[in-house]
Amino acid sequence: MKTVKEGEVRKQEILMVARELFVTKGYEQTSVNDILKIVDIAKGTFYYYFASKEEVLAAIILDIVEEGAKRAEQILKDKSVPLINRIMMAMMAQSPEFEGSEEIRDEMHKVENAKLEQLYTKAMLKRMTPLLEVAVAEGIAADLFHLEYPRETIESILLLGHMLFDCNIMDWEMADYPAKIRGFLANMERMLGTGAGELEDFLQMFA
Amino acid sequence: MKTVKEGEVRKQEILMVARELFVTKGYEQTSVNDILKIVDIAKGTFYYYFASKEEVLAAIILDIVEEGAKRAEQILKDKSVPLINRIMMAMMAQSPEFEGSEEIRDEMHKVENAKLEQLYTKAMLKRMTPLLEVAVAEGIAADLFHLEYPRETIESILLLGHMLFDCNIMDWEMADYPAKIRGFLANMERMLGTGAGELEDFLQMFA
DNA sequence: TTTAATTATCGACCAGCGGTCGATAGAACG
DNA sequence: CGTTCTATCGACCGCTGGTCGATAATTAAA
Repeated sequence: MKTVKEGEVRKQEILMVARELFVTKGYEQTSVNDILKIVDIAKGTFYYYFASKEEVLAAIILDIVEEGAKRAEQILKDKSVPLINRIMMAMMAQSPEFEGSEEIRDEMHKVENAKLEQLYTKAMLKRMTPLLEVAVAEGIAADLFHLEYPRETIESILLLGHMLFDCNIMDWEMADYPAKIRGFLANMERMLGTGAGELEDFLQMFA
Repeated sequence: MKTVKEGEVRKQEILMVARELFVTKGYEQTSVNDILKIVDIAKGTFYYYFASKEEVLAAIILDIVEEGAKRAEQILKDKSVPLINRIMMAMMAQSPEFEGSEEIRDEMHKVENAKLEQLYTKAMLKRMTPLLEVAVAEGIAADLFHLEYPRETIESILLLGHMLFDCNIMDWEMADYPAKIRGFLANMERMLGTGAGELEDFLQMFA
């Protein structure tokens, strides 16, 4: 039985299913056959659209990063909100899994997903740094921030936030989190050169 | 033909060969058969000593991290050297590949090695944070550093240093490096609460 | 309307993977 | 000398990511 669809439609079907599986089961743990079964196509069809399983991963990561960036852009451009709030919200609007179920979030960042994780981190930094650099420049102009290396600093803050709180790389007890969050915010204040305590309000945002 | 050796010897042989291969070719790209060929043993012998290929990886990472920690301990205890220098040197004494050829270093941190990389980062942080926490406490006592969250801060500095300069996660042009290093040192100064410019001397150390 | 060309789909097939297991050789001990 | 225990062997297994030639469906040309 042969069900023919227009190319782009099939491609999106495959991407959708693969994304769901990669995120829930892990990239390595998802076989091409798993995808085939759900999309209900033959192997040849899969490889007609993608050169490899890894190419699918790359496309998915690009999508995820792009969605996060779009959310960030929306948040950042609303100048009725205080700048610091916009920046914090833009950062937290990454890791789209946060919105969905906790389970998915937990599954996404596993040892088995090291490849997905690493590619995501790389792509996210590349896409988000310029966006937040503009925001930081705005803060410098408004005399809110005082720093010499805005690009390098926002890059570091993004990386830290992601590695500490989104990746599962740190295996902390629940009880450690308050100190970790406080520490992160304190260092963020220092790096941006805001007044100390400027970010204290965001403590509860992490709950 | 059967060559019998004492258990521990065989185990070390396997670890040595596997480490060389994992670091040069990548973990995923190295098959168990590749290891078998070089050690010149049968598959059964490999699985007599290790439950899985991944268990070998875990053991190797533990070794690498432990070696780095030992070097750091040596460096940190020599109180004739200024504290800041000791801390910087201890950090740079990680990534053992730095000592060896540049090629090996470049190969180690590749996309294909995401798993190795992630496990290494995790283990390194766990092992190194307490060591440097002591050093930071020394700095606070000596009125050199001024900060509220020493543990969280040194954890972040270690993580940043590793992610920015050891991992290949950032694909920077050669020309970007001076700014990246300056930015990192500036943020390190701020996080530790030293006088600005205190770390400038270490710029050339990165060359 | 028939033919030709193009696009999308199929699934048998492949080499190689990580991992299992029963057989057995060699050393150690009584 | 026989037994026991440890270390070694390699054939075998299910499954993986990936290939490829055949062919069905669709579109374009005659």
